[in-house]
Amino acid sequence: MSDGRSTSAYSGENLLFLTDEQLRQGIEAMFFAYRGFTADPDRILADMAYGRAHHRAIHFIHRAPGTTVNNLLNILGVTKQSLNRVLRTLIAHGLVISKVGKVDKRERHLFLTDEGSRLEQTLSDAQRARMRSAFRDAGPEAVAGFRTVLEAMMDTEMQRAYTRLKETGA
Amino acid sequence: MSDGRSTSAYSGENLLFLTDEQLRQGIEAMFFAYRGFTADPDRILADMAYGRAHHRAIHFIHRAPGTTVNNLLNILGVTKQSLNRVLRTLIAHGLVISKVGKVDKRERHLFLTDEGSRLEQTLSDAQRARMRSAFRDAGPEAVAGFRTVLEAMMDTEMQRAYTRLKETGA
DNA sequence: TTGGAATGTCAACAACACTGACATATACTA
DNA sequence: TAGTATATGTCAGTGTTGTTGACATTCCAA
Repeated sequence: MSDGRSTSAYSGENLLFLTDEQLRQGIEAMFFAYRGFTADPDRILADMAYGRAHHRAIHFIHRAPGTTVNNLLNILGVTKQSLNRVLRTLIAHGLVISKVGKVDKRERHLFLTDEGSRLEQTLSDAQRARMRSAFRDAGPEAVAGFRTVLEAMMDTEMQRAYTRLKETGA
Repeated sequence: MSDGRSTSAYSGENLLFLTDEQLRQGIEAMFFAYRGFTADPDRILADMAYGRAHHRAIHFIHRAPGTTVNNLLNILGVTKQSLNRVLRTLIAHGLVISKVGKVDKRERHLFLTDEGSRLEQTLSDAQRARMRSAFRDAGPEAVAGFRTVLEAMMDTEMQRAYTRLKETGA
C-alpha cells in the first residue's frame, strides 16, 4: 500500500501511470472536475428553492419515468427520509406526480409533469453544454477512456445500476 | 442547444460521441463514479468527528505545506467562515498547526502535525487504492483520456490551480 | 496616517444527509 | 384467515457543510 510502484499485472509494460504521483493527480482532477460538473445546474437552482438533491431526483425520474420510490432510493443512495423531503416539495410544487401502482398498490410510480420536464430540460441543457464542450475538446478516444475509468471506479452495485440505465436509454 | 447532434468542428469525423445520449451517459458515469471516489474516505471519517471537508483541507495542506488560508480558500472554493470552522477543529485536535507568516505576519501558514500526516496517509491510501485499481483495470490509454476529459470539464481558474499543483508535485 | 488586505470570530440560517420510531396500506404465506 | 413482510410516508432530532452579514484585529503600503 502506498508503495509508489504497485506491482502485479502489466508485467512487461510501463507502469508509470500507476505511481502514487499519477494517482494523486487523478484524485485532484476528479475533485476539480466534479466542481465544474455541478457548477452550472447549481447556479440555476440557486435562484429557485431547489438544490442538487432536487436536480438528481428530477434527472432520474426523467430517465426512468414511472420508477418507484424504492428504485429511486437505490439509485440515489440516500435514505427514504431524505428522498421523501425532496419528493414532497417537488410534488407540492407540481413538478412531479406520484401514481399508485396498478399491480402492486403499495408502490408509487413517479413522473415529471410538463413543468417538471421543462426544469429538467433547462438543467440538463446546461450540464450537457459543459460535457459536450469537454468531450469535443478531448476527442472520441479520450472520451472512451474517460468512461472506462469512471466505470472501473464505481462500486459494483452502481456499475449495475449504471449499465441498466445505459441500456434503457439506447 | 440540446439539438442531439451538435455540429461544428470534426467536420468529416464521426460525431456520434457527442450525441445527447452519449453526453447523458457521461453525466451519469460522473455521478456514480464520484460516489465511489469518496466512499472509502467517507467511511473512515464517519467514525471520527470529521467529514469530507476535513479530508479536503488535510489533503491540500499535505500537498502544499505552508499554504496560506487564503490560498486554501481559493483551491477549495468555499467561504473563509466555512473553512475556518474546519481548520479550527483540526487545529484544536492537534492535526494541523497554523504559523504566523514571517514576511507578512497577517498570513497564517498551515502544516500537518505528525498525527495529521497519519490521518492523511490513511485517507489517501484508501482513496488511492480505488483509483489504482480503476487505473489498472482501464489501462494507460484510458487513463490519459480520463485526465484529458476531466481537465476540459474544469472551470478555467480550477484548471490553473490544478496545473499548478501538478507541477508542484512532479 | 489612513486605506485596504488578510485573517479570525460570532450569529443566524439553509440544504442535505443521517438515525430511530411509528403509521398505514397492501401483499404474501403458512 | 392470521400473521408477517414490504413499500411508503411522516415526525422528531442531530450533524456536517455550506451560505450571509457584521465586526475586530493586525499589519502592509501608499
